Amino acid sequence: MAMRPVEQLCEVLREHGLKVTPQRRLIFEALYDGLDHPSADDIYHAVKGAMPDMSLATVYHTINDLVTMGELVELDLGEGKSRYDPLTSEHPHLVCLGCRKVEDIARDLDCVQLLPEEMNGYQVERCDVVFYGRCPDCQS
Amino acid sequence: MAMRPVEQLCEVLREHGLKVTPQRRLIFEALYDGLDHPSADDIYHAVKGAMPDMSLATVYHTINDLVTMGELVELDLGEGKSRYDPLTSEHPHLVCLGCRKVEDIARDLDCVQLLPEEMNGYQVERCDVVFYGRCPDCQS
DNA sequence: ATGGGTGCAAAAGTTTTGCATTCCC
DNA sequence: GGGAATGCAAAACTTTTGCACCCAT
Repeated sequence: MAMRPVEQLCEVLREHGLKVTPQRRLIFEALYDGLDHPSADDIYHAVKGAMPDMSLATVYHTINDLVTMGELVELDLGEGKSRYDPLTSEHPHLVCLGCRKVEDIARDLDCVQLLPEEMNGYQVERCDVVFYGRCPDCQS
Repeated sequence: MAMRPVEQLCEVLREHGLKVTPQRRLIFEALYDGLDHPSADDIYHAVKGAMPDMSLATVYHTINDLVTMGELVELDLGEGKSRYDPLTSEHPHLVCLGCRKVEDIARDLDCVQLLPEEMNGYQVERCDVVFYGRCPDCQS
């Protein structure tokens, strides 16, 4: 049986010489339980109930560490703030322009590939694909 | 012979009942001359030389109007600020993770398409595709 | 003349940072 | 014990907004 995601993240922290604190555990749980592509503030509020002293700065520190370690993906969906996705394998997103809900598309868009002559000598590392539209509830 | 881009934009302003001011003309010229996928602040500084009293608020007002009218595309490239592209037809971008230079890829990625069963009932309006990598100068 | 535009300053919102205290290892 | 993490507050940044004055139509 696989290790729970929260324990996996704790393990990654230790491997990087970082410490496992109750705050970080709570943030990990929030990321994997109940929150859907949350912003930093979403995570903060979700965790605040269980630990009222939690600081927003701690949330930012923790998610920035996770992003640096490759355990969390930062999404920039044109909202003036970042949202975060614990599903780190490259996949497209579908965003509702009405309610701002975000769906993961579970497919490799491997047809999305630059031709050699389009790359201008760049070494391409990754590709973000975001579809924007209206979900069934937001089609007026 | 085609109308100059700046004059085209002035015409669009008039069609929408908006006024053509020297400030807006300068901003239009900056968008089409010399600036490459600029941020609001980039535009502000480029225009400041010719018109020292120019306000950053005017830049924001103008580019927001252009975006609303569909004459300018707002790009969110994970920098904590928006950049703008006067090339409004849908096309991918290639961003250097080192120097943050942005290249337009002149191709329709029409293979980037959701399957009906992936759309969850959404009406899809558009798709943003951004490649991230390192340009020749930034490969260490 | 009139309604929109401009410039300035303040405000709002997100993210980062400095620092003293706390706590994991 | 030591070095990192936390919480708080302040700061940094981008973007928006309120308002008095100005200007394109």
